[in-house]
Amino acid sequence: MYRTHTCGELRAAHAGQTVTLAGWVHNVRTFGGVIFLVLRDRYGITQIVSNPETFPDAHKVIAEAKAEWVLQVTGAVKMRPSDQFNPKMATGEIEVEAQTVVVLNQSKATPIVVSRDEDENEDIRLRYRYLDLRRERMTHNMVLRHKVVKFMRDYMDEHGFIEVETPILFKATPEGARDYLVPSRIHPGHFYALPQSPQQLKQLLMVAGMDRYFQIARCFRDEDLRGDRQPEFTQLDLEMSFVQRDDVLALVEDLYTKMLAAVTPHKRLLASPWPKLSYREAVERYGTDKPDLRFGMELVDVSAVFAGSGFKVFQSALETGGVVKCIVAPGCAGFSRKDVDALTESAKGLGAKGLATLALTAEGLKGTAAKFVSEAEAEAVKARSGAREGDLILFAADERAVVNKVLGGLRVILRDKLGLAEKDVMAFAWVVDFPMFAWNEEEQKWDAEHHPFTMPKMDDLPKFETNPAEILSDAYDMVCNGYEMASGSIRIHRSDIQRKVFQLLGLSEEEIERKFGHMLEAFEFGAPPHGGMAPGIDRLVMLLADEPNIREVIAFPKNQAGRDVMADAPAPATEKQLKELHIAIVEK
RNA sequence: GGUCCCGUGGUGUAGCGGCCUAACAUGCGGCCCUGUCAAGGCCGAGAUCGCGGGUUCGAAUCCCGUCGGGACCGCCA
Repeated sequence: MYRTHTCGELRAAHAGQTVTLAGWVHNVRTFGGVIFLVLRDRYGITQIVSNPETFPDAHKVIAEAKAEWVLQVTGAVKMRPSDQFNPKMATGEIEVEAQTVVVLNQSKATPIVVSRDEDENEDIRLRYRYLDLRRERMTHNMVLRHKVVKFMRDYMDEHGFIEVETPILFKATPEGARDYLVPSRIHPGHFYALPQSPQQLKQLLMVAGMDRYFQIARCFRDEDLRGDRQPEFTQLDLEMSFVQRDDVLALVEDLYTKMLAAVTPHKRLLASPWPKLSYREAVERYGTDKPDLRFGMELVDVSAVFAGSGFKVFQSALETGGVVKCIVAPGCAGFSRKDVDALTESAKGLGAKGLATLALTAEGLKGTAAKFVSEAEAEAVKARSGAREGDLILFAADERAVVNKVLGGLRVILRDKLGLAEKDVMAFAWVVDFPMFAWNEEEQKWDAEHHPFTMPKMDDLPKFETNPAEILSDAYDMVCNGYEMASGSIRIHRSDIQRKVFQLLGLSEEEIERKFGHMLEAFEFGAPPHGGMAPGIDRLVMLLADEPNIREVIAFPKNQAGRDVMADAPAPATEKQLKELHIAIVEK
């Protein structure tokens, strides 16, 4: 071993001991004579002190050392003078007097300064990610992530789950996200697909009688990236046999509740037990199926108030079967023209034709809708919405779905603008009773809202023939602070129902056999009732670490264009590789 | 596929038509300094302003294109 202790563990109690540390030079402060050098490793930082008179050989080496050199330092742990304790350092009561110093490696001047958390362009951080990761913030994130995963593994083990690995090279799934394909050398023109999730495999493990399965599973989806979306990400994938919806929810709720207390005790749950909303309720009250419940500002339906309105915008929306809804921005009656214009632009970006506002000022009604709204209508809106003087009411009038989306989006924008959400509150909640199918206007066909293996509500089975849009499913999402954190369902375990779903999705008999024959066949060999869930780990750690995007909690993430800027991937393949894979590149 | 924002020494910013022979901070190099801890002081090196084209007497600054980065919409069962 190169060391007896880490740079984070020496305390007053170690005073008098001779120790050896190894780590990186965090910074150096020279005083002509005495030199202070701070040594860093994953565990922390420790001050090394060197004096030319006491240990001249060590001093010579220390005097040469630059930032990020790797040193091995042996010396005595000494108490600092009591008026020189550094309360900002965990090791701030002691220092190590360098007696022997070995340079294990030197370092060029680094493109980013490791000892400081400066907010560089992310590009440069990613290019030198191994330096970025040396920083305390990133080290902390990696450790936190490890603790989260460790807690999950332990919890699952204690509750009878076994971790089973499933293939990364598997088969393309026709629905859902775009697949990453891997060409087969042995089978020309044939491709494996990387799993979007181990969905089929974990269900087959249930058929196999594994009863309780989990996996810290990497998932791959070839779609455009976002701050909370990477092409590869990690899920706690889990599946259970002989359970109903609430059994799964209860287990995961318990896991997360205990994990939060163990890993990030400074975070508070908004409510326990977690609120449970139906999909419909979530969308109508918050305008989204992943509501941020840390604050109110719920959507209020005021269609009835404006049934006879002279305001053309409202009138025409209502006449064509639409709705008028509003949200109340507290204390925002004084918003400037510029503020309101910005909100209007946002609303248009979300699909609105415009935005009607009503400011409740001491001088009466103001805002774009003021001259079209009667006193009685304003009073009725106030009564329904709880708006008071000083508030700004934002109206959207359109098709129901558009209105919900627009106001839901504005609700989040106002949250950030007004600072309405506390960062240490974790507003976990369940969204349940999702529709089974959604009509795909573009392709004129039904899509599975969750995935095609989701169990429809048994009571809704007759609607397959009459009204598929009304079929609800036993699918559920875990949401937190405006993010979708997990998604799951009770699965179909009967091949007849599975077949019905595939048929409704427009798959031909031939396609069903070719793409899902193995699943249907498995269900004919005694598949148990089962269900599960797949909580996302990246987003969870992002929230727990107070980070603005998931790249900050992934060691080596891709940038927005899906590139690894450190290794420069993806990269062209060689002629030889392409030939072996039977692939020809076609220039556009 | 679309919308918006950004691109100036190693890093982060300022400059936004002539005062720029490009400023400041930090980092880097040298010197001084024996108790600092974002140490301090002095000196120094370091950018033809992402790239290409255009407008202009004159472009870091305006316009067009392009490349790179970010946020968002579409997409993400």
